[in-house]
Amino acid sequence: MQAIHSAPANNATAILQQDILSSEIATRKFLSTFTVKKFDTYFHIAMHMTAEETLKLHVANIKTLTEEQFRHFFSHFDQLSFKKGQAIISEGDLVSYEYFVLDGCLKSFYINDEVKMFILQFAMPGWWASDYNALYSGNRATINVDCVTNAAVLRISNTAREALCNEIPEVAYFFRWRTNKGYAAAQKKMLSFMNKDAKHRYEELMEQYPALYNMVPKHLIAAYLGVSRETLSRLYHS
Amino acid sequence: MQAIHSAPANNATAILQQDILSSEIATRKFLSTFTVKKFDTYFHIAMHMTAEETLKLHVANIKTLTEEQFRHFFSHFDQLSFKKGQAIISEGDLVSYEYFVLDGCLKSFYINDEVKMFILQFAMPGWWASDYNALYSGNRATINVDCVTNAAVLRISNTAREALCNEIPEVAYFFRWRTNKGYAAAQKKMLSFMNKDAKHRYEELMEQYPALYNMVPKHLIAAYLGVSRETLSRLYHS
DNA sequence: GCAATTGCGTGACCTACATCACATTTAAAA
DNA sequence: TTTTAAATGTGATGTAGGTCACGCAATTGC
Repeated sequence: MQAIHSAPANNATAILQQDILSSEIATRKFLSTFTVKKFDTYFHIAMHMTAEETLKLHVANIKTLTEEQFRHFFSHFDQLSFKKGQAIISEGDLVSYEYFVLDGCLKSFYINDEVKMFILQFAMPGWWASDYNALYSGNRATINVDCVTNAAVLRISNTAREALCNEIPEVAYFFRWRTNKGYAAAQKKMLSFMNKDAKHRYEELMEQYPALYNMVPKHLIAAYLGVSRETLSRLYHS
Repeated sequence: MQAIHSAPANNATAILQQDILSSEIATRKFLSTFTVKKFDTYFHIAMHMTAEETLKLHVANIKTLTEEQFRHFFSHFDQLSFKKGQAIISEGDLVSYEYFVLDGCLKSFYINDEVKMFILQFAMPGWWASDYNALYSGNRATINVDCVTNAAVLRISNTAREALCNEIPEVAYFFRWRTNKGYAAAQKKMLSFMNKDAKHRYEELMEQYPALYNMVPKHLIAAYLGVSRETLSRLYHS
């Protein structure tokens, strides 16, 4: 029986590897379980927090909101579930929402003319995903977002977010901070790309997200690293 | 006599190629002139707008501020001039400011262990530059910003910006928008990197910033494109 | 003006990674 | 369970672009 790598400890919404009593399930407003099949063994992975608790914890890491402010903030989100492989944003769409991942894994990616896929980002629990260019400018989407695994997300519309930012400066700060983090991450990935060879990028990724190794097919990891699947295969078999 | 490529027409702060009467100079609160030496000929490049006018135009493209709001906003900026080659942010610094380019060209870059330089961004008039990760998180700078040419900039401190964002939702919107644009640009550069070979990236850059060809040494362009200067040289001699 | 530095071009050679081709293993569908 | 499709491993071979080495041109400093 092979262990699944656990999520990094610093992840506020770390996925817990244990079964849950059904009575406990019943007490939760939100609870998503999905199963990972691995060598004929099923692992039940469950979140022990409601969506509200998860988002609250996430926001609290960045900015303190009053109980009232948070409740108002939270009331602008919808909760959705998606199946593995389901598309959330497709090239050419008008984009009105951004998505906060509660559970599972999304990917944002681009498909070029030769139908080759490039993954910009995996979105794990506690991360946000959208086509931010399309969302902000009103242009049609140029990148896609879909589900690598079954996923539970919260979504908020662009207009709701803008309204909230105008009402509550703390919320405005939160989103400014969040976008800034995204920018910094994009820059870091850029440097890693210019600077390091595929092997180093692979090791970097596995260090940051050991869970990915078992969670997503290798050809997706290759598409994230910007190498062919063959090269990736050779990388970790040597 | 060789012409200098002019800045793209959609650039709100396009550099004008003409001399200015000294009487006209005297009437301006801000006027920077610098000279580009090229085949023994000097071109005088001057901006016909004050710093205030330049920033106002820039902001107006994104969000309308009242006259009063803008004056308050502008009062939080300092104007500075730098010489070609001067450092603005160095690795290890604590970063408290971000910079709006009025005139000239900055670069933000990273130096790796083998003392190889990677340019993340050229900042032309109308663009912003800083180490945003360091600025926002309070960490020490990991990237550098310096002057490719003599430059005139406006700078605003992190605390002043935060205060303004809390006071004026329109200003908060402006900065949210701006960071978002930066993020989208970083993502676009990333895709261009994963997707296209050096030749295409070079052509893309020259299309977007024809002025760069004469403005900055080729090895800097190479460092931006992520290729060796030898490869870049071979690219446009074939 | 001359010296010193920095920038640029070009050949020879090397390497990381892509591509194609095919076998095999694993998971999904029926 | 059987069938089909998707994911993975591995060899052979091609190529974009790196590195080293050198010479010349253009700027900068004194």
